[in-house]
Amino acid sequence: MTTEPTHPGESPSAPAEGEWRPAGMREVAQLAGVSIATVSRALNEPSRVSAEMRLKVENAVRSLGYIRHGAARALSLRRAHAIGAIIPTVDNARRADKIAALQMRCRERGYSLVLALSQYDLSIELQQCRSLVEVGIDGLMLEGGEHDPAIYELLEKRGIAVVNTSVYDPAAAQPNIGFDNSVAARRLTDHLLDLGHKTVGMIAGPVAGNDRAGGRLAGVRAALAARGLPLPPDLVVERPYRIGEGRLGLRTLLARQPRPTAVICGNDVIAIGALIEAQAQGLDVPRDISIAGFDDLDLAAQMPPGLTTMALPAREIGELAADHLIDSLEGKPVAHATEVEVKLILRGSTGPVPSEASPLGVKNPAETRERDPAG
Amino acid sequence: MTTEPTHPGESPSAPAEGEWRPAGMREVAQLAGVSIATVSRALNEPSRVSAEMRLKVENAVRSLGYIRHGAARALSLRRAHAIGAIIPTVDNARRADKIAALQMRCRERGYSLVLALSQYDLSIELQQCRSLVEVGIDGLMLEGGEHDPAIYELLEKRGIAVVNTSVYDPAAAQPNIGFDNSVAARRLTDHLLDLGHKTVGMIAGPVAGNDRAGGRLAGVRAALAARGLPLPPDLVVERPYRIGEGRLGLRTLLARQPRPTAVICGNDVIAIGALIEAQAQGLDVPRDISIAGFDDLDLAAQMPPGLTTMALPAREIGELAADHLIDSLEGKPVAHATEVEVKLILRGSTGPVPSEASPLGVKNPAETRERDPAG
DNA sequence: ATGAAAGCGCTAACAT
DNA sequence: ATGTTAGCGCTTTCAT
Repeated sequence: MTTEPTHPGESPSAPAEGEWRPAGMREVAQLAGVSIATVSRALNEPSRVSAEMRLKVENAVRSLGYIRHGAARALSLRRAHAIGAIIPTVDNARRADKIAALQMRCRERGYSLVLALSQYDLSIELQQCRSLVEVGIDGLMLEGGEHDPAIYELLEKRGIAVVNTSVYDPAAAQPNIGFDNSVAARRLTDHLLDLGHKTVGMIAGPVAGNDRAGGRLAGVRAALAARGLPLPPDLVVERPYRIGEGRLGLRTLLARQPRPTAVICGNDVIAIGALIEAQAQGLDVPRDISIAGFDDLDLAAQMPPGLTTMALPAREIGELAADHLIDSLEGKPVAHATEVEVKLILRGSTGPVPSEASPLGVKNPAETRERDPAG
Repeated sequence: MTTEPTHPGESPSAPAEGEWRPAGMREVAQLAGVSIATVSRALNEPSRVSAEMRLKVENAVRSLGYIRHGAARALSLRRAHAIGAIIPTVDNARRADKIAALQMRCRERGYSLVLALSQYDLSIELQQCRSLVEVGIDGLMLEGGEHDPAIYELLEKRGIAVVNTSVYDPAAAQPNIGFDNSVAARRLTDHLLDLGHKTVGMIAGPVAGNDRAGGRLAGVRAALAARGLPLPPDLVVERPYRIGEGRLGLRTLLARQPRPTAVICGNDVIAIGALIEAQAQGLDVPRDISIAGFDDLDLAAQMPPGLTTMALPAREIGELAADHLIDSLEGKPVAHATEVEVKLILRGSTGPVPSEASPLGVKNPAETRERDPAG
């Protein structure tokens, strides 16, 4: 297999029959009839080289299929041209957007993306950070603002740029790009409160080690408190970000007394679960219960009756994160904290509080498993 | 900021007041009172070093917070300990699983994951591949088996391992791990055919440059052909993998004559869209129309009436891909093609073909936007 | 504008 | 079992 030189003009360097070795700068220089330093310059600072040389080099590069050796470059430059990202999981569509945007922007600017997952575990996150440092990253994107301080120490000592994302806090020690989760949650809650709801429940995401989840919970609580309303522990459940867990969460809440007339969910995945569960229990959304989430997943718009949610500009955050990191590496000025806009998207899943007269009992759960054809 | 040595025992190397530089092997060797080679050995092949030395080195490493310099290591070893992955997008939950599994397995085995996106474009894929080669990957995971031949040439010349995933083809030139998309689609179609359906439509994913989408379409066609049934061009629409597009696709299909009684979708995202659209049009699924997909997303199980789908073991594929690549790098024997099991999951969205007498007309699309309370 | 040569931090012969 | 040393492929002073 490896013995056939199917390709033209590619290995003028291997005289004997030995293993073919990818062409290096030396070979390029030789073929172009210039010095190795000129090749380097022609590649990195074309302007500092005569047009003639540049052409010769370009041709040699092309005909040898030369590709720079990143590790050597990194070693010499003491800059890997790589950005790391540690995220809890990839399984959320909005986070996938963020990573995609980050990757594309990095690529555009000549950086590659090394990805690591923390699974919502701060100690795994630290480990992964060490690995990334070893690989040789110049900058690191983190999710949220709650991290092992050892991470910051490590990064600072080695001059690695860092940015926390999906949180916004001008007072934080680390640069960040995002929005204030608490404020966003408060706005969402206010919407419900404006509709007359007084008994509001929450299905939060797991709060431990997750300041975004914690912030949202705090925001809901604050909005209620501002109107003299309580958020009894009874009406807060914490569930992982999965549809089935959202269903479970709502089931729990529906069993509580007093039963909430509105439920705010830690994100849309949970909210979709809650919506499905409500409908499965024969409740009409929003007539019997209002449901809202965060993220504005595609599904939020499509799923009847439409899910009211806070839209979070994930792509934008990813892009901004890449720019922040790379700008800062290039010595350009960067904002310490950048706020992106969240948007309250009103859809059919939230409505006025039910009249007092409405029955609290759950209707026959089976009957709504199939849609009524409304004939 | 950088001037405060908040940390104990960390910079015995910087005598003057200058910039602190991360400790290298030299410093470790010095502190441990051994040679630099011993440090290297203690780190890489602990067994080849006396217990005493090992301990001294370990202590020095710890107290200096030493972290290996990956680029230097890669340069010397001519092995980057990095795996690349090029995927079309991350936005599919199953693909996210695959990437997560790949990443975790790589990490476990001492490799990092460099991620690149091709956006379903074969020429972008080639570009990204070049970038990855430049970064210095030892192995590459690709999605599907349809790629620019230049990719294979490039990789082969440089001795970079490659594996195609989510496809299975023992006859293919490149190693692969996955399943036969055509066979899977055929099985799914047979299920519908067994239920008596004769007019089957398909909402395929974009087929260009995507052999998985193409294979599934071919499988549906083959299953029909095997029973002497046609798949008229009229009943095939191609739509991007988004819920809204799935809705659109179904709308198109419902307008065709004869109208299909069963629709197979390129994946679950499209299928969910189709399901939502069917219900929005007042159709009962599966009484009026059967719908099936691929992937077995969480949502497939949760969304009433439950989506019949082919479950694809994405995590397993990701894990196997990591193992295949790394095993092969380590000189271990690896299978050229590995087949993973897909599983037909029967749920409520597929059922017997409607009786001939059923009306073909579409009911009022508006009325079912809100659920009938079935009171 | 171009070339020669000294490293970047590590590993792996090759000594001892 | 441990130490010495020559590169790995590139960038970058420093000469010219």
